[in-house]
Parts: sequence; structure tokens; C-alpha cells
Amino acid sequence: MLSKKTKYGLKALTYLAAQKDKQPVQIAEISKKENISQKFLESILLSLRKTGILGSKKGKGGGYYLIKEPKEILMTDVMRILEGPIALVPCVSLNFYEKCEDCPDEKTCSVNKLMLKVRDANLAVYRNNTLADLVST
Amino acid sequence: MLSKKTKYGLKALTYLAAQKDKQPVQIAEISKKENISQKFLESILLSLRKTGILGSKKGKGGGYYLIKEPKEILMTDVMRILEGPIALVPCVSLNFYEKCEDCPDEKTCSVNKLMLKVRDANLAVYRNNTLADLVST
DNA sequence: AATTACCCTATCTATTTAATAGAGTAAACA
DNA sequence: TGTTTACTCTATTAAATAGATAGGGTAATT
Repeated sequence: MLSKKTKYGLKALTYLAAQKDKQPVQIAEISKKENISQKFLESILLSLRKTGILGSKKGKGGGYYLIKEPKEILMTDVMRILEGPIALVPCVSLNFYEKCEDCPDEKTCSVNKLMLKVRDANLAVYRNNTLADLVST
Repeated sequence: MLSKKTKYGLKALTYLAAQKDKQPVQIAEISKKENISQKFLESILLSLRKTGILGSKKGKGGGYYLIKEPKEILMTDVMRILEGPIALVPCVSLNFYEKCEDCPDEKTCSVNKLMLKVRDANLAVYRNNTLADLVST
């Protein structure tokens, strides 16, 4: 199941991408328009800023804005920041690889075998989609 | 993240599929060989039996066995039983559809848009893989 | 009839998710 | 320069879920 964090994050990013100008948008505005708890949204936008997806401006007229063009923002990056590893088990993860402690041999492990295919399929989707693809035209 | 329930279930099914004869295999044997808590495994195998994947035999010489040939057992069915809906959000689920309460319009929802593609990609994998594909040769 | 192994219910703990509160800090503008 | 505005951080809490465990009950073989 997709976490609300990811859901909210995607909606917020899409909202920012749909802006005509590149003026900062206040958290309160996004939270209101997209039905998201403001405080929760704060932490989500913060993590997107710290990982280089968003920029922020303080003071009057401040808010959050996209650093790059929507079509330059890959879903692989967004999903890894918001949802964590794309792989469903650590032993098939590209960026967060870990050996399973209970599994004697990855080569013959059926879970590993299936999840490798699942990872590749998901990766293909996330690599072929950018934030621009999520904005309704 | 894949639940341990699914992980254990897949390993148990693979273990059964790898049997030469079709004699029932005891829970204790699978639990020992695959490093799975026996009680937890009991409940997993039970749900697989109730959904028509496994058969069971009681008494001496009893245990669990596959009802169909491994290549007839689709991963779509197995995953739905063990892990639940394949879709990451209910609004794109084929078998468990539900409207999102916080989303005004699915047609313009960016989350819906992305998750639809993710669902299709995952579905393709699960439809093209059977239990036979998980057994190491 | 006794054994074996499935079957069911209930409980418990740890972890994670989601939401909330409150205080602090930095930048913009008058 | 000071006030406003809005971002930033820490901590707390409630709810849900996962995972594991215990113990007893029941049905089918031999």
C-alpha cells in the first residue's frame, strides 16, 4: 500500500508543477487545496527540499518551488525519497541492498527470483515517468 | 516492503513444488527446512488451502500438497491471497476497488495516474509467472 | 483407541504511520 | 531596525499493523 506521505508528496509536487509562474507557493495554500494536514505536509516538503527536488524561500512572499523543470524530475528519485526503496525486498535493491539473514542462497531463492522481476518492472515505470507526466493537461 | 507472510508463503509453495512425488508434506518439515516459525506458517498454509491453492490431509502421513500443477498456479492469485491487492491504492484496484475519500476526481489525480501504470506493470509480471517459474532448476 | 497433525482463538510486543503541538529561526520589507 | 511572515525543528501521541507465540480442540489415519 502506498503511504500517505508519498500520496501527499506527489499531490504537492503536481500542484507546484501546475503553477504558471515560478513564484513560491505557501504550505498553507497547498495544504488547503489538496486536503492535506499542514503540519504533515511541512515535513514532507522539507524532505523534498533537503534532497534537492524543491527550493524554499522564507519571509513574506515565501514558500516552496520546484528547482528543476517538471520533465526533469524523475519518479525514481521522488519515489525513493518519499516511499523508500523501490524493491520490495532488500536483497534485490539497487540502492539499498542488504542480504536477507534467513535466506541461505539468493541464487536459488524463489522470493529473490520473483521480486527481481517485480523490481525491474517498477523501475521501468518510474524511470519512464517524470513529474510532467503527472500533470493533467 | 514485502510482508513476511508473503515471503514465507512463497517459500513454502516453492518447497512443495519441488517435491518429486505428490505426497503431503508436514508443516514441521517445511518450517524447519525454510527457517519459518511453525505457528505462523500454519496460518499461512491454512489460508492457501482455503483459497484453493493447497490441499491438506490429516492424521499420520498427512500434511499439505499442491492441488494443481506448479505451472497452473499463477502469481496473481498467490500474491492476492498472501499480500492482498496488487494495486498500491484502492482507486486503481481491479479486484478491490474503492474510491479515495480525500480525492475529488480520479480523472485528474496525479497519484491515480501514476499508480495505474504501476499496477499494470506489476500485473504483467504476476500474470506471466507461475509457481513453476520460481523453482530453481 | 491412540496417535498424529491440522485447525482455531486469543494475546502480546514492537514497529510504523499519521497527526498534532509548540517553540525557534531566518529572511523580507517598511 | 524591528516586525511580520513563513519556514524549520523537536517531541509527543494515537492508531494500526506485523509478527510471533501459546494453548487447546478436532478430525482422520493406522
